[in-house]
Parts: sequence; C-alpha cells; structure tokens
Amino acid sequence: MTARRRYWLMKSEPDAFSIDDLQRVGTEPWTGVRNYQARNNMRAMQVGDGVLFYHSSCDVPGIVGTATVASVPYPDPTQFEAKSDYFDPKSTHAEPRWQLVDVSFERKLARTIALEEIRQHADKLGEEFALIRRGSRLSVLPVSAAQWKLLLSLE
DNA sequence: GCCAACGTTGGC
DNA sequence: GCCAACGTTGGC
Repeated sequence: MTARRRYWLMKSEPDAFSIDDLQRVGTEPWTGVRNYQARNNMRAMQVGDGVLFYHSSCDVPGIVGTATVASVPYPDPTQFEAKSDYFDPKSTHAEPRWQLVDVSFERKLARTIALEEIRQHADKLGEEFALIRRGSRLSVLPVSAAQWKLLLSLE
C-alpha cells in the first residue's frame, strides 16, 4: 500500500544552488538544513513526493521549478565533516541529528511565480501557509494538494 | 527553567 | 545594507 503523494516547498539561494544547477546535475542531496522543523518535514517525505523549488535571497524571490523527492530520508553526511560549513560537533554516527533527502529535477517553470504575486492569493492559500506567514523563515515546508494546484496554475 | 544575548534568515 | 523575526545558546 502506497501513501498518497504529498507536496512540499524547498527554498534555496540561487547563488548557492539554483534550479539551473539542479537541472544540470539531475539529482542533488539537500544538504545543510539545520532547523528542526525543516528536518522533520524532510523526515516525513516519501519517494515521488512533489517539490516546489523556490529561490530565496535574490532579486525576485519565488517558485522557479518543480522537482521530486528521489530518496528516503538518510543522514546528512555534511554534519560529520569537520571542514564543512554544516559540521555539527554534537551529532554522532550512532544518532545522527540531521537527515536529508535527494531531490530530482522535474521542470523549470516558464516564468518565476514571485512571492509578491503569491501573497496576492493569501486568501485562497490560507493564513497558515508558512511561505507567506509573517516572520516565517522555514526553508522546507508542506504544501497541500490544493495549494500545489493553485500555485502552479499561476504559471 | 528563565531569559538575555547572539546568530541566522530572508524580504526589502 | 538594513532590520524584523525567529531559533539557539548559555549563564544564573
């Protein structure tokens, strides 16, 4: 029995890793998440789940493409690498603190669905939608099927 | 267990 | 570059 496909939104700074980078490499381990809520969301992911790829901290923040979850959750290797920016000295191999999934490129949108535009649909998306909730900085967040459909209909 | 200080995120 | 909001750390 397979659970129903779920949907997520994942933020990335294009200067560090963009939708074009994902298209080039095909599949990428989503390293570096060091927030428990974001981690918990990745732990809940299943292979085949849909991902909205979002560019943050750039000229026009917004959704730029779609991807799919390509692995089950597994320990983020960078937490054990002393030279990595993401090294976590408190994490152990026996009890890894941080998990990630692999993400595979699906497609690039014809245009960026800008955050500014997304906000205009707040009434339909719901006040709780973490992407547009005031002060929310969550980088991996759940998206309902209805939100997924609405957001992609804006393309 | 409280909370001030600090660091980070991310829009603007 | 600024700064609001948030999460984490560490002294007490």
